[in-house]
Amino acid sequence: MKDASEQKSQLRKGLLELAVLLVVSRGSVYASDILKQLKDSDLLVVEGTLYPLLSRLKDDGSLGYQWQESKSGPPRKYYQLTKKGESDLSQLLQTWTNLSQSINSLIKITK
Amino acid sequence: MKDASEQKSQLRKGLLELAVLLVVSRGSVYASDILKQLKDSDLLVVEGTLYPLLSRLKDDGSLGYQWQESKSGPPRKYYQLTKKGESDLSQLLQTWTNLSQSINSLIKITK
DNA sequence: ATTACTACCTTGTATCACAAGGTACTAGGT
DNA sequence: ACCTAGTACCTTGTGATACAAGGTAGTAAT
Repeated sequence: MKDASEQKSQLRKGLLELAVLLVVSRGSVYASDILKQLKDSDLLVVEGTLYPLLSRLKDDGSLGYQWQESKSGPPRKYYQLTKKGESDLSQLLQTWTNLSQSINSLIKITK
Repeated sequence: MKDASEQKSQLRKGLLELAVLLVVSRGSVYASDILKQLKDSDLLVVEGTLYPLLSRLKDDGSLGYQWQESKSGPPRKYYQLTKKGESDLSQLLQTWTNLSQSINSLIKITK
């Protein structure tokens, strides 16, 4: 283990998909909105991570999008959850709950 | 997203190091002990994942070990936390707590 | 036409979980 | 002495993915 930031990065792996689906589930958003909301939740993500992830979720059929013009720059891609995305999110939430409880039970025994 | 097992695997990435350190922190154990305890906590890990992880933790100075003979087979490597390992674990626990709260706060807002 | 800002995307690298396969020690039966 | 079964350790190869760095292109104001 080298330092705190690497540690955080490792622990975060795999959670980003859940976090992004949660953000999108609140309403139509484009990439910068997502980055901002994740930052507000202390789940910092960078562009190089987010864009490929959004593409994967779109290819999987979990997300859809429409282009929308902006008054202050180039057009934006606004994403929404599809039916499949809603179902995926609900499964991920279940998985998250189980995993979280597993870790917390290990912590309790340790204490 | 393809299926539930892949989903689970993705979400679990990065948590295994924390889980293993937690198990070892309870006392001297060898690989099969760790596998069994993680299985009991529904955090299934396979040998091909655990052995490289133990080697990494040893190389990082977080774990130490001694060989110990067994009456029922080849000798075993018993692992313990080093001082550094204890410090790493405590940092990881802090990171876990923060991350967990971040995700849970996103969930609450969504609901 | 240059600069600044915004927004989308790609490439290359390092890391890691896992499947599959391999080595080696002990014990018990033949 | 020779198998077979059980246990325990480890390595190799593959696919996935978070991230840094760099690239393209639209709008708007000087």
